[in-house]
Amino acid sequence: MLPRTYDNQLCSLARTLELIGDRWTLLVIRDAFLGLRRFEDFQKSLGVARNVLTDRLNRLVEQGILRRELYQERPERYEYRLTRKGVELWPAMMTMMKWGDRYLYPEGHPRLILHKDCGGEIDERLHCSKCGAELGPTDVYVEAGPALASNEAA
Amino acid sequence: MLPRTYDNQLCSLARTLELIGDRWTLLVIRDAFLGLRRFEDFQKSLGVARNVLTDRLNRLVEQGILRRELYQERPERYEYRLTRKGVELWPAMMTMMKWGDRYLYPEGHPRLILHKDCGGEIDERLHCSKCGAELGPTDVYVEAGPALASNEAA
DNA sequence: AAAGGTCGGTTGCGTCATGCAACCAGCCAT
DNA sequence: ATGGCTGGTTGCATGACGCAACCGACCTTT
Repeated sequence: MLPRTYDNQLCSLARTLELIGDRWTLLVIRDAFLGLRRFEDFQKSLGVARNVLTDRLNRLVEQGILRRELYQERPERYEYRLTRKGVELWPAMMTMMKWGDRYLYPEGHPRLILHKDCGGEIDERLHCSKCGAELGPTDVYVEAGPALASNEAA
Repeated sequence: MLPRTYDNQLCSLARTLELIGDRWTLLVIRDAFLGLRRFEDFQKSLGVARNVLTDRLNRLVEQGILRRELYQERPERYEYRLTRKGVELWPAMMTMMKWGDRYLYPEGHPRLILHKDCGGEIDERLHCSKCGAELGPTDVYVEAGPALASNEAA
């Protein structure tokens, strides 16, 4: 689906969606933020078809959102890590996630994003609801929320 | 594509993407924020296939992101307006747009989002870059930026 | 040295969402 | 009654996707 280009749309949103606006891409990026790096890890986590995953990882590398890094020679094995450009997608991803928390899981969020310094939960404008600090990807840790707790997932 | 549900993903991001994570949906919402309300307007603006547009509008209404409002009887004509739930997507949309501004149009943004009170441009955390105020959808107006100016688009 | 396991894919096939264009129904103006 | 506007629906062809099998390079085990 990605080949779609919104030619007539001179719009940053449309062009951003050309890169990450498909079924899987943003979930790959989410997993990258959760620390996944290898093909098999992404595949198991998402259950995505392997050919599609190959395609998405390659596109993300082409776009400079992920980079391949050699972690083993013979056989050559690469892992996929977020570039700065990729890390900068964190606010967009978080904001969507917080919207989902509010409107799709009002009774209890699947994941809690907590401020390392004070343990406060992140709010919808990505500030700490406890101390008010503006938060970025390195300021938080992730914990299973009420909705996930029963599943005992990783 | 929307029927895709990420069953094994207990995640607000995945669930949000089930609703708005397809080729067109978020662009429909963008157009709604730009003031479009009618079927034909969306269709012309996006160039999307009419059956797909029908499908997307219906889904958005089902999800409570848009609502149909009668604006004319005989023949019955409805327009599509954002609900509160829909309006709350503004930060997510804006954040993606600002990412695109930065990484895809570094030389000049297609659209400028400006603070009504002081004319300052919105920054990547959705504050006014001039006066620092936290901005929401009703605090701003949209202007063609450098990249759009030459096209003289609406 | 043979067998099996791991990792990171590629290939082939069938299906379903999509793009496209034609058509239609209700109503209005002339 | 003819044509136009709005808001769709229908039918067909394409192509992105899901799925499962296969593959190559290497390692470990027996």
